[in-house]
Amino acid sequence: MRSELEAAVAAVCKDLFAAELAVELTRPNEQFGDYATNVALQLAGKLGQKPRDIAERLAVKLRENLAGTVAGVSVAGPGFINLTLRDAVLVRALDGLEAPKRLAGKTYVVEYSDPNPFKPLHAGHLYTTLVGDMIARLVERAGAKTVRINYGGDVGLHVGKCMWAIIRQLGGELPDKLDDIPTGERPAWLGTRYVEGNSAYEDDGAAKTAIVATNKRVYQLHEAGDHDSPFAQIYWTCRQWSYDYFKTLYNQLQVAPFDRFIPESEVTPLGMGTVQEQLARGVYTKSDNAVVFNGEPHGLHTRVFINTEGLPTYEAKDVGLSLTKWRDYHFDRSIIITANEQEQYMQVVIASITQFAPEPAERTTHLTHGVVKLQGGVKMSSRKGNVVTALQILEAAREAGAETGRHPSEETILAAVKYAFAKNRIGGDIIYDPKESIALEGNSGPYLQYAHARARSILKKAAAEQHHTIEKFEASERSLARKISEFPEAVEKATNELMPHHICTYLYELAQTFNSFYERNRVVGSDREAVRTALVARYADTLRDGLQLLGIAAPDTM
RNA sequence: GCGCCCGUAGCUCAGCGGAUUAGAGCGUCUGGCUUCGGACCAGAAGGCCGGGGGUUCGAAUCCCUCCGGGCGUACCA
Repeated sequence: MRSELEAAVAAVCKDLFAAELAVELTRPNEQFGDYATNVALQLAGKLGQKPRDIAERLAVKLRENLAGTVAGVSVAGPGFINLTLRDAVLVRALDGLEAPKRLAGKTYVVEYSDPNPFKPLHAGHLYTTLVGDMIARLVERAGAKTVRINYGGDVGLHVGKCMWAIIRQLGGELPDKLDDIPTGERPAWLGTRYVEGNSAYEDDGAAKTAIVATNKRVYQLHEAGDHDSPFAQIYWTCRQWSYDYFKTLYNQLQVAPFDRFIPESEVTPLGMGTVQEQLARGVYTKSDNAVVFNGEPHGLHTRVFINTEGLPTYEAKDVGLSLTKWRDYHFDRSIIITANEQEQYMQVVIASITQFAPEPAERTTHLTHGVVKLQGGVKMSSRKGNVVTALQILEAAREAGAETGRHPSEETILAAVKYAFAKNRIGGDIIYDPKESIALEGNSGPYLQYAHARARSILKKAAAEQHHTIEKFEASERSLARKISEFPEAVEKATNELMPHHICTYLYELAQTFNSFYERNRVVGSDREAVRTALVARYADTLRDGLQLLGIAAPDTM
């Protein structure tokens, strides 16, 4: 509907003023109309005429050309043109609430979550897991072939720390002893080892040396393809524990499964090889015995890609990762979601890739988010400062749920956390308030779930949905209809910007519009039951559809 | 020091070039409702949109500057 109207307005501009404009209709306040355009203001400057005069002339022509679809065209304020749809046209819009598949035929690679094996997940991982899932759903909905990628560090210093502590705990390189640890306790056991390794690294010089050596052994193990030595057995077993645990967690979170887990070790050779190759061609340079990319000419920092030990840093691995994605998927767009502390880091990596593989570099979008904090703070893990873990967030939501006395279901707990993360624009810090998130009143996931369940309950009581031929809406019916009809636009906006919060804003407004309608209109048993039942059904479907884009369940009862 | 991001009601946030009154939620205050699941609805109070300058017919929205905060700034990721 919208794009048809935009085309019509553009055509009139061309007819009357020979002006080629990209017309974008906006949604004005309801009192003004259904759509608005400011083309007259834009034209005023070019033509040197009064905007209102231009608007009036355009309006006359629009009334003529759009007589079938538009009930009214008005000029307002400094020169806005407002269009009001015919009710019958609005009704038709409700039958086609699918957003256009603008990404059909495209391939989108979306990388998010990115937890490191051997390390506990923190709140930031939970955030990208959930929000990344939403973004993937959005582009998938728009028709893109969507590849969900999970990248994680199975090599690197943190692994060295953990491996060192594991071996110490086992009393030597004794892989068989790992069998004694019960399956359910393995993630926590590994977590404890990581903390121990981390402390030792910081506090104990001898341990630090040993950990660095252990780290190196992990790299060598990969180079040699070693799966048999006791050291290797421990490594591969514990790595598998981590991946098993991730999958369990994702399952619990009810996010779409990842298409591919890419461990750092897998992309390291390609990254190393590429950096060395491009070192020869002068893209990278040697400095203080390390291989660096000189970012200064690009207004960026200089960063190390291969360190003086000859080991690849994360930069080189990321080069390997980018090229792996490009080689395997030939993506139209590659989206990466990480914490914002990596923003400039990523710019350096991408700038370097631009020098020898411009296509994948240009097609990469890096989205970053801030720190996830708990409202009121948490008892901090003594050692590491202010890091909140993923489990702490989930636990806080459950506790807040229990405190309400309502015994919210797991679906509702998840809705609370997901919606709380989703409702803010991606970028800034997130202050997670468990109480607010679980509340049934206010802008929360559970509120929308409840709104949906209530609508379903009405429909159960109503006569079967009848086919309606509406000539005229009553005012509050029309408001609801109009709001429902905005759904595809909200989805498109969220998709274009890769910002799921637009879905939240829309759904919440939709629920408010509905509640207002519901307050003053009887549905079941009214003489307009057919019309209203149809509206309630569309409303409930739209809510469920929108929540689904956020990965939030919409049960019929709760 | 330099670079990037942020600063909107008491709190958490939308809005990011347009409409007399800058919007929500929570909190506060008034009303309504034994309701098709009132956990809602109607309304009030509360903001020189960090300060100052500029561009524009029009700026919370763009540019400059200052103040305040976060992050980054070579071998962590």
